[in-house]
Amino acid sequence: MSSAVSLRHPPPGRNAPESHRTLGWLLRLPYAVLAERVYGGLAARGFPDIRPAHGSLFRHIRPEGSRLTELAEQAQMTKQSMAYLVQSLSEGGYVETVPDPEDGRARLVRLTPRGRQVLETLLALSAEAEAALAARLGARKMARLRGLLEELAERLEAER
Amino acid sequence: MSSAVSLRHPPPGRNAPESHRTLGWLLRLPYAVLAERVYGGLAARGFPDIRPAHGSLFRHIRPEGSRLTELAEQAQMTKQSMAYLVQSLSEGGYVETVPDPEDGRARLVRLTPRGRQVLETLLALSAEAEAALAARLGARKMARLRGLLEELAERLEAER
DNA sequence: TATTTTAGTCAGTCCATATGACGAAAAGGG
DNA sequence: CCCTTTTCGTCATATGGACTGACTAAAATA
Repeated sequence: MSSAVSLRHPPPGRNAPESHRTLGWLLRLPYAVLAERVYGGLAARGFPDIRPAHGSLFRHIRPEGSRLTELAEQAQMTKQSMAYLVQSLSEGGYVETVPDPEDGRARLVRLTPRGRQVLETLLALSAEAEAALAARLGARKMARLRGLLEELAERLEAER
Repeated sequence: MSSAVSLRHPPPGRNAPESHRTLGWLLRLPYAVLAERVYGGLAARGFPDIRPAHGSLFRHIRPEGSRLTELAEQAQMTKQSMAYLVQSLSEGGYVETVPDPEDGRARLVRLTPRGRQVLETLLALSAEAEAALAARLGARKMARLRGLLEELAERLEAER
């Protein structure tokens, strides 16, 4: 289960020369560690079919349900790609789709109880993994790091 | 070229709730922005066939050349996967493989002049992209962010 | 009412990973 | 020197996760 985590972008390896320590690499390395822990942890807790790609649904879906198109836009992917994710989650019993009463073309994607369980577990594991990193870096520095990343994220989101 | 980071307007639904701003998400967002700039820039400068996956080769290859197995290990992927990357780069004239004089089974993968040009451009674009982010966050904060990420990377590398 | 836009599906493609099985060369122990 | 084991790389194949293009049906609009 160790390497059950496949990323869209290549996982960082070791020994990158100093000159090659781009910011991108510096961001990706801890991300890979987190993803490994979180999705490995999910597998260990009985959700082996939840993969990193599904995160983009869990991150955005609203409690009342979200439309496919809405989810796709928020995750910044095509609706076809999101439909693929929804289908696999649907087959696993994590989401269900119901007709949207407000629009005959649309369907609402909603978390099932099992799906909500995944979401909770996902958040808990993320917090755990973050704490594990904080143990290496020190709580104070981790707090600073998070704060800076949040600030950067806000700026970047504001531009979209 | 994937528009991983599109310029479209925010969708009707709100962004990820506060509670979903995991560290992983905070790391991935700026990474996506960097990757977009860097690989988009490479395409614009005449290297349209260099994709993010190839980064894991460029980051680790030694000037004298590296063996496939070595590259695979450093990039933490299978040798088959690395062979796939090497082949595509080889077809584009970015690397060449020569027999390893020390080992009849092995072949050395080496950058061609064109490959070295890509490496240089890659590093230059990364620096540019980092500077662009620094423009949003402020140079001082970006320096702190980088410093913290470097420290974290060191700790994480030491464990592997 | 007629036209255009929007929500979602179907079909096909490509890329980047993974496994497993394999031949050939090297290394090492008798 | 052989014999066995390990290592280097390849072939074949599968899968996940993204894409584009063409389409239907429903809604919104002119």
